[in-house]
Amino acid sequence: MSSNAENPPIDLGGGHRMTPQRREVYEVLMEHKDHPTATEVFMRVKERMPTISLATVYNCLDTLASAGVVKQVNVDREPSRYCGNLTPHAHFHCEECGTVLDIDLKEGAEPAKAVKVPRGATVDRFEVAVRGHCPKCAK
Amino acid sequence: MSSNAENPPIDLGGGHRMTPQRREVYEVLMEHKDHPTATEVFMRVKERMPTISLATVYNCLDTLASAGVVKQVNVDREPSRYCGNLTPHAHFHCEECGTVLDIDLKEGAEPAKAVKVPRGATVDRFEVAVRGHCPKCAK
DNA sequence: GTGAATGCAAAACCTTTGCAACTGG
DNA sequence: CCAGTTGCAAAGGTTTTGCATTCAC
Repeated sequence: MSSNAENPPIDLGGGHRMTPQRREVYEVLMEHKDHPTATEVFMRVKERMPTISLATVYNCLDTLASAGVVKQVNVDREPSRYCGNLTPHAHFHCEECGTVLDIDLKEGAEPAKAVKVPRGATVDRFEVAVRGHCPKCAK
Repeated sequence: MSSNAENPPIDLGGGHRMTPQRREVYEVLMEHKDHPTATEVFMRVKERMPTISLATVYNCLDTLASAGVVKQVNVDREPSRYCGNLTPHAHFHCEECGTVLDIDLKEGAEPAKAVKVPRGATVDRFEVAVRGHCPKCAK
């Protein structure tokens, strides 16, 4: 048996191996619904795997993101954040507390149709970001 | 006479002064329709004002952006870019050559209505970014 | 005159990289 | 077995900061 409910098989492709470190990083992203930074992931993983290094966390996150099993979320110049939510969605960024929330696209919303893409250009992906104050901070 | 066609008055607000450095940085952003990075602005300004420092360019760009007369454009983890186009628009980023192009929003497009903003949250601004290959690179 | 801005260098910061030791398939 | 991965430390690149000097208003 090469996997179970706790250790599901994850195909990283490209000859990449599923190491304990990568599995832990992945697990942390699945457990936490927030959008942790690499350092936050590092601290969390370190509790269970004290020998892991920050560089390895960066490498794991990069591998997982390249494999398409997690997403990297960039907010301005702040440290990159990572999430395991692969469904199409936008991000809300609170300018006061820094929290990043997933926000769904409304049914039928077609971001691609809202902009005049240059003639001849090809589109790979869209990103919609909203800045403001989250419910907690808006009070 | 405190200004002319070449040196238009620009109110930076907040007791900020219009220095020659800030004026040059601003002029460069208005002349170039592309989206230069701080280093590119630095090199361009340096031709006319050889004593300016990179730190000052960063400070000027920050002041101008805070005053709302230019906009900072962030593309993933790449160096920040700056533009003088203040009209509402989105950005197209070429994944091959790195170029950033302004793209207009289609008439009647309401990005704010395409997402389900969390109840109780306030919205300050929207950002729409498109990744892909520009007309030149797509060929 | 005076508080703000410049220029320089050094620091801060996030992230990547080089490399020897190790390990998953 | 052996290419791929780890962990450490050191480097990398962008942006910020401390401070004395200079300047705009």
